[in-house]
Amino acid sequence: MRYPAAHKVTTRRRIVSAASAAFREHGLERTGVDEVMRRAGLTHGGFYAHFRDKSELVAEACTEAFEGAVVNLERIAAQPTPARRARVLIDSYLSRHHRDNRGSGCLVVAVATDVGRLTGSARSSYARGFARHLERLAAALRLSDDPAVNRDRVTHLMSSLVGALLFARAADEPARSDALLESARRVLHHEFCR
Amino acid sequence: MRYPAAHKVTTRRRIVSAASAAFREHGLERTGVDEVMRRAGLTHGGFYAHFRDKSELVAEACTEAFEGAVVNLERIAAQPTPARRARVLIDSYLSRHHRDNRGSGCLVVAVATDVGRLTGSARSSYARGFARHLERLAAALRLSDDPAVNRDRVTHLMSSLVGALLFARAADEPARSDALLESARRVLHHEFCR
DNA sequence: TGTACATCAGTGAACGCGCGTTCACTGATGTAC
DNA sequence: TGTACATCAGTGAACGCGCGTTCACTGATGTAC
Repeated sequence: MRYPAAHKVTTRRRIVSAASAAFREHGLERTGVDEVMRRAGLTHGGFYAHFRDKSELVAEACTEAFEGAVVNLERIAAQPTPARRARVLIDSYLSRHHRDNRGSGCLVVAVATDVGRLTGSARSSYARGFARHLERLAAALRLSDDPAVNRDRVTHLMSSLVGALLFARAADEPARSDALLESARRVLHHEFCR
Repeated sequence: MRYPAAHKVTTRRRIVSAASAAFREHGLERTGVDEVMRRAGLTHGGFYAHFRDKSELVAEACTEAFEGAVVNLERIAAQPTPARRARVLIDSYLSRHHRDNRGSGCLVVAVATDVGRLTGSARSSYARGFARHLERLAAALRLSDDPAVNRDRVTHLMSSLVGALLFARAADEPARSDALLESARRVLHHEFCR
């Protein structure tokens, strides 16, 4: 079945999108090539017509996931004060919706421990995507006029969010998980929202 | 080769210890039963004379790892002021030594994403261990006279530490990783050490 | 315009490997006589 | 006290399964004539 020239590009993009969600849902290592292809409506054998190996897919899917977060950053940047901008980030990041919907959520939390075991281009792709994300987040939040202070505080805010969401996702009782989210929101509001 | 009655108990403890380190080094899922047994000086087949399945080992190894952290808590509690106590925790947790020595380090960081996929007794063992660890940490740090405030702030400190260490371990360049550790220490000193 | 051929995205069986788990067997030592 | 037997922690081969990767094949469509 020969397809028009653009078809292969479209398919490749669909695979990367499927992978980006699947990796965030189940992690990099627990997500198989066959599951990604199934989500993209294909069979696993065709994978290697598009990618050299799984590592290449990981690299591209991570880049895409970071790019996909830019929309949220624009919503944050639109707020008039640092306190308001921080609040929008904190409340959406530590929402029950984000805790329960991994596939459309933050890549950093999802692959937190997998990333340390990446090698080659997958590793550097992730590192570059993460560094760029922190820069964009700093530019969106504008918590301080001093760029160095802003960067430090934004990185700190991000690690607090990641840690808190991990705790909430690891809790075994829903009430305990909700309480962890609420506690983290409370402390971070106090620290970042006046 | 029949052994004295106490032998089996000793061996079982050795397996749990080996697992506790191996799980922290490579994560719960990437650590195989055969590697744990090799570290304990045995062959993989004998594993099931000691444990019903890998899940039972995970439950016990997590409990042991949390218990093993109590020594550090005592060192923290011995400091005279909240600022000093926080500083001891922050500086040891965000040290290069802790970043580079996973096997003897914090379980929470090591299994951060694995834990969400645990089921049954392994899941509840981890959750109970973690909750108890947070309580003990709160009792050791004594950051506020108000118990609710203390608990909130300690949990927040812990999530910041976990997030920051994950970032440092995920960085691909050593200089970048060092900078992340230093940045986190700086902000947390400012927040918790006067 | 119609026909034969070439292309190549996608299919599905197969392979090798790692891992959790099972099981028949071993052999040193405690125990019964 | 000496001997035969029972025990059982530990061994190592084997099995089933999932997963990354390979490969011979398919068949619809673009292209050359």
